Amino acid sequence: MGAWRALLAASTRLLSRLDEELSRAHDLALADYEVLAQLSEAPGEARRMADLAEAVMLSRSGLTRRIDGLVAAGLVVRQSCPSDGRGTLAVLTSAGRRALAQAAGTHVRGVREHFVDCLSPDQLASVADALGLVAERLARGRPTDCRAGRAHAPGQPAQPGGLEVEAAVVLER
Amino acid sequence: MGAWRALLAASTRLLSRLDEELSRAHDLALADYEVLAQLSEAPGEARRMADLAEAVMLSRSGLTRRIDGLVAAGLVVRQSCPSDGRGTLAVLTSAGRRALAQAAGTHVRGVREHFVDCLSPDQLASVADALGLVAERLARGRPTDCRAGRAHAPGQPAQPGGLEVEAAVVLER
DNA sequence: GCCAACACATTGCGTCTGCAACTATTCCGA
DNA sequence: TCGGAATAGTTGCAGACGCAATGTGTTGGC
Repeated sequence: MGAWRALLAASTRLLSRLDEELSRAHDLALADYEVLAQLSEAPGEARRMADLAEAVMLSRSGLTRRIDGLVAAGLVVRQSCPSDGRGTLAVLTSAGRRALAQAAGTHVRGVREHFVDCLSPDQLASVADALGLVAERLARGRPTDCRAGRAHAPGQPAQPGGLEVEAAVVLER
Repeated sequence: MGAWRALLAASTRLLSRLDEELSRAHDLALADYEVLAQLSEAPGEARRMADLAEAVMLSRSGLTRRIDGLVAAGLVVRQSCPSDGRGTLAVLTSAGRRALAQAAGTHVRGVREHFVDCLSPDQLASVADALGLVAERLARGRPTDCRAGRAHAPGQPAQPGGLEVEAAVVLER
C-alpha cells in the first residue's frame, strides 16, 4: 500500500513538474510533447488518430482537441487516410519537428534530473521492469464490469491507524 | 527514458482503473476517497485545508470544491479552527467513516489485484523505495524558475528512431 | 449488389482542475 | 498600539478531459 502511495506521489509530482518546465521554456504542454514524440517515432511521422490516442493514453475526443491545438500551432497537419476513408492521419510538419527537437532537450534533462539521477542503475532497471509489467497488464485487461464492494465487519470505533490501513489488514489473506 | 514511460503508463492506467472501479461500486471518486482516507488517519479525524491539499496533491481551490462535494454528500463537515480564526478544519462525519469503510475494501482489493500481485515482494519493495525517494525530492524541491531550453545541433534529418531518443543520445553525458 | 452492423473521428455537454483575484484574519516591527 | 505584510480559504474564469450522441464511411451476410 505504501508502494501505491509512492507511485501516486511520484507520478503526480513528476508530471506537474515536467509539464511546468516544458510549458515555461517552450510554451508546449507535456501532453502535446507526447503527441509530437509519438509522431516522430512513427513510420512516415504519421499515425492514425485512434492509434495515437491509445499511445498517449487519451480518449479519442481528447486527442481530437489536442490535435486541433497542434494544427492551429502549425506543428501537425491532418491528412485523410489513403487506405481507409474513415480514418485520419496526424502528420508531423517540419515546424513540428523543429519544436520537438527544441523541447526534447528540456524534457530529457528534466526526466534525468528529477527521476533518473535520484536512482541507482539497479533501482531504475527494477522500476522500469516492474512498472512495465503493471502497465502492460492493465492495457490488456479490458474494463471488467467488476462491481464488487462487500462491506466488512465494523471493527474498532476509529482512530487506530485510519480506516484504509484497517481494511488492508482485514484483506491481508 | 523507458523507465519514465513505464511510470507514466502504469500510473495513468492504474489511476483510471481504480477510479472507475471505485466510482462504479460506491459512487465515490478516487480523489474523494483519498481525502476521506487522509482524514481518517488524522488525529481527531480532522485536518486543516492547506495541509489536506498538500497531502492529496491538489491545489487549495481544488480541495475547496472537492470538500464542497463531500459536505453536500454529508461525509465531511467544515469547522472553523479554534486556534486560528483564518483556518478551516475538514472533519469526517460518521457517514463519511462508514462510506470510507465500505469503499476501502474495493480500493485495497484493486490495488492488490492490479499492482501488488503483479510484482514480487522484492520488486515491490524496490519500487516503493525508489519512488518514495523521487516523490520526496520533488516535494522538497521548490518550483525552481529553471528556465533552461538550449537547442541542440540539428543532427540527422529525421526518422532514425524519433527525435526524443535522438535528444536523449545527445544528452548522454 | 444491398442493407444492416460496425468502426472512425468529431461535437455537445458536464465535470474537474489550477491560476489569479478577493476577503478575512494573524503576525510583526516601529 | 497600530499599520503593513503575510497567510488561509474561497470564488471567477478559462482550459482540459471523458462520455454519449452524431455524421460519415466500410464491411459482411444474403
